[in-house]
Amino acid sequence: MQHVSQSPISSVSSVSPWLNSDARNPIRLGNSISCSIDRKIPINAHLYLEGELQSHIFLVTSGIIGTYKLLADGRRQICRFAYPGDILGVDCAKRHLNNAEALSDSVVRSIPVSAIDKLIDSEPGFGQTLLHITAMELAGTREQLLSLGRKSASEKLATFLLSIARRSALPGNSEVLFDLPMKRCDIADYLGLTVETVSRNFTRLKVAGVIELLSSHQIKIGDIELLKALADGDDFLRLH
Amino acid sequence: MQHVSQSPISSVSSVSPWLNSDARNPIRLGNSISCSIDRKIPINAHLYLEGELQSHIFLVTSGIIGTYKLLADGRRQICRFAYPGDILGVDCAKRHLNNAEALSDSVVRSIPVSAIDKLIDSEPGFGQTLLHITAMELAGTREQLLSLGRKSASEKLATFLLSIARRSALPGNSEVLFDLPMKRCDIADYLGLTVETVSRNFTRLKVAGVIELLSSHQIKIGDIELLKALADGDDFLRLH
DNA sequence: CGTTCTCTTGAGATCCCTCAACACCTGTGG
DNA sequence: CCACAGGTGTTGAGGGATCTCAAGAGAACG
Repeated sequence: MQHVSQSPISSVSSVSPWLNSDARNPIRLGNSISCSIDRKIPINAHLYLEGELQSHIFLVTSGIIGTYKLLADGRRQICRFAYPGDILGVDCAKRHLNNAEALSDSVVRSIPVSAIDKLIDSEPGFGQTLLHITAMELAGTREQLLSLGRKSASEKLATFLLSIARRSALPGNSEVLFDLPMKRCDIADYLGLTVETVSRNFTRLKVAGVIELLSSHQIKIGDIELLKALADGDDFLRLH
Repeated sequence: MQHVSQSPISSVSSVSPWLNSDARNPIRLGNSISCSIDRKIPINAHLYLEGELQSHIFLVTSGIIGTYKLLADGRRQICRFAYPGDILGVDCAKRHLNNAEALSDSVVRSIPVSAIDKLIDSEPGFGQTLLHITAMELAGTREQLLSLGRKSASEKLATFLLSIARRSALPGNSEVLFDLPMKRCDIADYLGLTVETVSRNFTRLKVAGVIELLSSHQIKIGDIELLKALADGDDFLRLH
């Protein structure tokens, strides 16, 4: 591993429109589309499989959709947990390059790619919004690279819990109390671990008082500062 | 880990323009820009650092640029090796979310983001090209997630060598003979391994006859089918 | 109240990491 | 021409984090 060794080339510039295109509320994207259809996806059903022609883009309305890739022998890597408000399938390839499966009973709005084409041409700023959504997803995926490549199991789990807390805090409980809708094996396949290791690290966080498990799928953060320290790899705070 | 359990929702659609926007030759993007500047970046110099305001987009002209993220204690994850023709910095955030460093003496064309804005407005199809570039990078990053999360050290190295071979085959040698411009520690930080493990697995591939090391930075693939099998995790072919 | 799925816990094995030494290469200077 | 130093790459020995295999506890559901 290496460290920063030389000062960079840089200069300040004015704020750029495409850097800040309005993608704060992606739901808007769905609402502006006339030919969209809401569709119920029961748990374990697939939205699409790798290799299929890409016909729609999906906006998650409720539930959780997982996108994942498989190796020949069945090893699975979950790339992303898509929550309500998230967009799936802006992949710019004729065929899907991964699989998408409902990890809980879900509803998605499916938008034909032909409609996307029309919107790009007709609605100014729409293309920028798509670009922004895609770039944000790329940033999140890079964050996950760091987790998978360089963090220990407990650091991975702490990082994961914080990201889920941020996205799914129950109203009035400000990121401290939240649901964990996916199964342990899904978490394991997201973090590049086994179910057993995930479970053991939940227990470690619990006995250390960092989190409480109200049930196995409902979490209350006991010490969020400690959790953040663990996620960032401040090892001197490591649990024993 | 889980397997596909239910048939997906899908339908065939006609080919969509934005799915296939012309990004085959991204160099075109650079040439069409009037206010771009070529800049030499010596090895170990940084193009930008995490947290800096994003002022330019970069097109790599020669050399190799690595983008990476760091943890507080110095652990490093390289996200990408950018080769000539590759675009850096379409991140859609005011500030850079990672670092970019020249891993060999390099030349980049830097394009102010203000120019990008103008091009998006003025040149039809430019926005789609940017979207396509970003989506392709996302697809590659997901592929790397699979590698980092679910592949063994030897599978990771085989996968990496194949991807580099595809991109940098010397003319007339069709992907079998190629240079490996980055250092072993860069490969390690890209694959989520240590230098020692990378080196050991180079040796394993060498003694098994899968590759030849003409020098430590010049590779000749001896058995590309075996290398592909190793990369995909066909474990029954595993080296002993 | 069984059945099945999920989650947890334990014991042993294994892959990869850590620490250490050495080999190789390049440039510098004597 | 050789000595030396620093960066890089390879190899070895031992340890530890995570995996594998196995069993049992808990939860959901008919």
